[in-house]
Amino acid sequence: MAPTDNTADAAAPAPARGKRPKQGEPVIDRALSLLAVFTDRRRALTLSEMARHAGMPAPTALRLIARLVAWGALERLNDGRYVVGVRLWEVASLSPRGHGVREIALPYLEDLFEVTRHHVLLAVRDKEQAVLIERLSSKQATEVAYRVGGRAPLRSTAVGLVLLAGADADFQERILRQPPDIEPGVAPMPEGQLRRTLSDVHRTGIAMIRRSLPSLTVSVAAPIFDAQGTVVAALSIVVPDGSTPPNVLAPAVRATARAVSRNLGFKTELADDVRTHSQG
Amino acid sequence: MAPTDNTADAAAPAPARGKRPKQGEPVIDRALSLLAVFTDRRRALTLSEMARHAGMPAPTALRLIARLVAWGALERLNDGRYVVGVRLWEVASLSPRGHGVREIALPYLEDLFEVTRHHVLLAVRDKEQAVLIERLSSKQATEVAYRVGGRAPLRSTAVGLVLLAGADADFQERILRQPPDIEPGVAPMPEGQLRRTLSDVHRTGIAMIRRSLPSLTVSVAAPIFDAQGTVVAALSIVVPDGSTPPNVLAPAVRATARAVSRNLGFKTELADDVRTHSQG
DNA sequence: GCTGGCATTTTCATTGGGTGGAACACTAGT
DNA sequence: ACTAGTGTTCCACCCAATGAAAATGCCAGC
Repeated sequence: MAPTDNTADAAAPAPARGKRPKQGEPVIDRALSLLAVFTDRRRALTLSEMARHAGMPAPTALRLIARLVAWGALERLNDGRYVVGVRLWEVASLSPRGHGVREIALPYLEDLFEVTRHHVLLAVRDKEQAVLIERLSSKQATEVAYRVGGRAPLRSTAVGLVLLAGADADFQERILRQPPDIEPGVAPMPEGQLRRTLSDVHRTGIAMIRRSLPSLTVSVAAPIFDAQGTVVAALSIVVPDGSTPPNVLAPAVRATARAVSRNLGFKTELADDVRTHSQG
Repeated sequence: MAPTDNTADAAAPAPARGKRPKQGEPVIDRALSLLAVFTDRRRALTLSEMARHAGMPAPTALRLIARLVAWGALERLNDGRYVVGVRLWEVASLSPRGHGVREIALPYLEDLFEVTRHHVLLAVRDKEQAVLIERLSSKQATEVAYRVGGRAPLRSTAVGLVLLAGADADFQERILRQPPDIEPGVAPMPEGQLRRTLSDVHRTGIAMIRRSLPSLTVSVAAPIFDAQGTVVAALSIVVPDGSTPPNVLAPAVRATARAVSRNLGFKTELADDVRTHSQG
């Protein structure tokens, strides 16, 4: 199996703002960059906004958008603005690491949620971040920083630490060598402490993070394994600091994570032979 | 098995030429048709399978897929097969009619779920079908026909009837003129009865469907309105036939739907001035 | 009504990205 | 060794993609 990779950056992440005469770029990349202009804060955009953010002339954008709308990847509102379409959401729901794990994990998450009545999170790793796959929240639960579909740093969240601890050595090293995150409300971890923490996570199967913003909370996370023993996801519970002691939560979190893992085909006997997998 | 349908649907303006369905098709349509090959049953496909189903030569497929993978719309497994990627799922989560309503409705759905311990569904309409946005199920709940991200017929499901009743007149007519669905386990409704049913739904704000497959169940659905009074979604509860009488469920379902509607900015005073909106 | 400014859409000559057949490498089954 | 299936690279042809320019639509302000 040849990697066939090495054009990684071709997915032009964020062209900042400057106008780039990016002519000669593959059409698909342009079309995808039109999808990438949507963010949590910008869910409905006009043609010119999309063209501007994607860095292409309006006529070109219009032509591409027209095709995306015809297919259903985008939808056009009455006021002329564009939003992400259900059709795209529909195929995206077939993503194994997206809705896939969610589908299997949800009933168990719900049990945990119902007992505790606190936020329950499910996340997977993509590139160098954790992506929030699911979040159960009662209406009166404490404020929480991340939304479903959003990204969170690996080094300063409980789920992130679990995912990082479960990643392959090369990837871990690359992350470890980066300067500490400056996540507001979370004490930044220097490299040495982070190494110890990861080792602890690996040993205990539990990660904890205390954060002071947007409110004082403690998160307790545990890894979810697939049949091969790879860490494919992490689940965590977020409680107000001082409410329930973490050492009470840990068993519940770990038990729930195990239940999900078992449902993914993970045999607990292999627990010591956990293997890691590589990724971008 | 035949290659089924090699003309990638494309949703393009009617191929006036109609001469060459393959060559000369816009690149974006081809790329999108590569995404469309994934279905509930086919979540991981090889290159040749994708090429075959999308109706294009392998080299072409490979080139396009490479770009999709670079961006994250697809991911490649260790065994070489491709699956839908989290990145795609991520932008799809910004779909207002997908995760958007879900985000707002979920806490209320959970309340309803917790009280009843039966399936709770949330659906929106896309084209001529209902798309399941959310489904809460306890592990021991009865078997249910549809999965999240899947599509259900408008005329033979409770949520479908609600969405159909809330659609604009033109669209309703088009659907009404079609021959009755032949949905297994559901008594097909002739046009006259369907018209009466829709009128009832519009008046009472409740739709009911009894089905015998995959198990004997009764569904009770109610509409969710946005600030403009448009029906944007439908929620329903599915219970085993004979367990809880529907007239007991109806108030709970209606109350939950109202709570969600209110959260979307819907003023109940406008309840009689419901407006309809058009779509594809 | 008129005018200017902005967003959206259409037109169209130019050209470079897209194309897919052919050949290749590789594996598994016979 | 042979066949049949996959995944991959190569490359000469050429049509779809391109974006400036202009036309159109849309308001707000005068």
